[in-house]
Amino acid sequence: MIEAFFDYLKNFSSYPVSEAEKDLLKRAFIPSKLRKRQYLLQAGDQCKHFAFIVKGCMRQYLVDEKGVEHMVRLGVEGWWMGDRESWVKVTPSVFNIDAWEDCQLLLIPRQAALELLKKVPAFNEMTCQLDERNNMANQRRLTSSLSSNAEKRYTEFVDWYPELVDRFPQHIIASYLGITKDTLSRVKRHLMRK
Amino acid sequence: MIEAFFDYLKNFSSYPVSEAEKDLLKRAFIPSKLRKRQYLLQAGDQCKHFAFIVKGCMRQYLVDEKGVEHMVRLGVEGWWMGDRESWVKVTPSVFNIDAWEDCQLLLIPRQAALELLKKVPAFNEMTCQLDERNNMANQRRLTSSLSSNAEKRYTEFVDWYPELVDRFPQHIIASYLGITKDTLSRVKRHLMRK
DNA sequence: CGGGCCTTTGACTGGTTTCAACTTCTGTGG
DNA sequence: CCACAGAAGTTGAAACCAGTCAAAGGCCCG
Repeated sequence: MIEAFFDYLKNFSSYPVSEAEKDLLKRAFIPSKLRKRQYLLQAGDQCKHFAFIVKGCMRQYLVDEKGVEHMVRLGVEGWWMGDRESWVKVTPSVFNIDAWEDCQLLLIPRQAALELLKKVPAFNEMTCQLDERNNMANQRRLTSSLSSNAEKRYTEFVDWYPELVDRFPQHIIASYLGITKDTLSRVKRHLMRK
Repeated sequence: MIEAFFDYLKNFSSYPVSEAEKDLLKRAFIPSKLRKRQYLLQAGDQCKHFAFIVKGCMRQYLVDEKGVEHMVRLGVEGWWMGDRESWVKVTPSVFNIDAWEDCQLLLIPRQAALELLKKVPAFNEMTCQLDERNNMANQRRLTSSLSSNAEKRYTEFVDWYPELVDRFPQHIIASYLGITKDTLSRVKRHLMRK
């Protein structure tokens, strides 16, 4: 299972990964499974692990005062899930993260990650690059949500993340886009007619 | 002028900064001034420098097909301005960055920054922390823009960035929040009545 | 004093939400 | 194998929030 992660690491890093380093990585990660609807993180808890998704898909969301869920992030194979803010600042998270399909995960505990950052250059580089990507993705999404209407946001989403479109039901994607399922349904009908 | 940056660096980094390192930093940064309304970066150009604001305030914004400006980021003393995506990927930027007040800046060219990352641990640590902060701030803003209405977004903005409120006119802040100046004016009136 | 820039306000418009009803689909247990 | 409940998607009508446009007034500065 860890092999999936080694493959992934290769794509991110210019540093070669020695056998000794692979061994370190292998021992740091905790292989784990999550059934559909099970939590990786619940609001109020601290984010103690980041999860690399080997198989399955997950969602990170916020529940507001009215009990409505707002999708903050969606992830599939080869993506990371976790709440950075809670992780970095060691504070309770405001988000929930759960499995949308049955999942195979590689969990990395906070302490282990901090050590890997120092000891494995490739891991360090990967982390920095992920941060950067994350920043850019958030930037784009923010720009989109501030300056585009529902239809444009949806078509942008399909362009950027085709791999997510068929993995989640429409009401989840609608929530991710900041619109209601009803509106998304109408938007899709409108696009069909073209 | 560089002293302002040394002070700043102290707050971010657990590493001490030697005199030799200070010397490296001093030579890497280019002190610079910008008059109100002058550009640091124009859409279509590549972001070749990041700017540390010693004095003044700046804005980063996108101009859409209709010619409307959308504020993406605002900054005052002690903040960094630049387009990460253009900087990292060495591609033309879609954003404009200009001075809203007369500014004193410390510019760091891309190449110099890459070297400092390797040679000055404190600088490296600062960069990572800034990335993290940036991530978290974007996350919060995104969450806010997806799940809150105009009034709540404004009150959150005032809570999070009191230092920005009096530095920019209302139509700029409105744009930053993704609403129009008219709506912001009405929101403020409504809040006054409470 | 005049011109820019900014804010406020009203009337109107329009995109989105809300709510509820109805349909389809799927998985589960009898 | 069917019945049924739960989850998901569609659709229409009404309500609402925010955008648009235009006019008017305040303020600062040359």
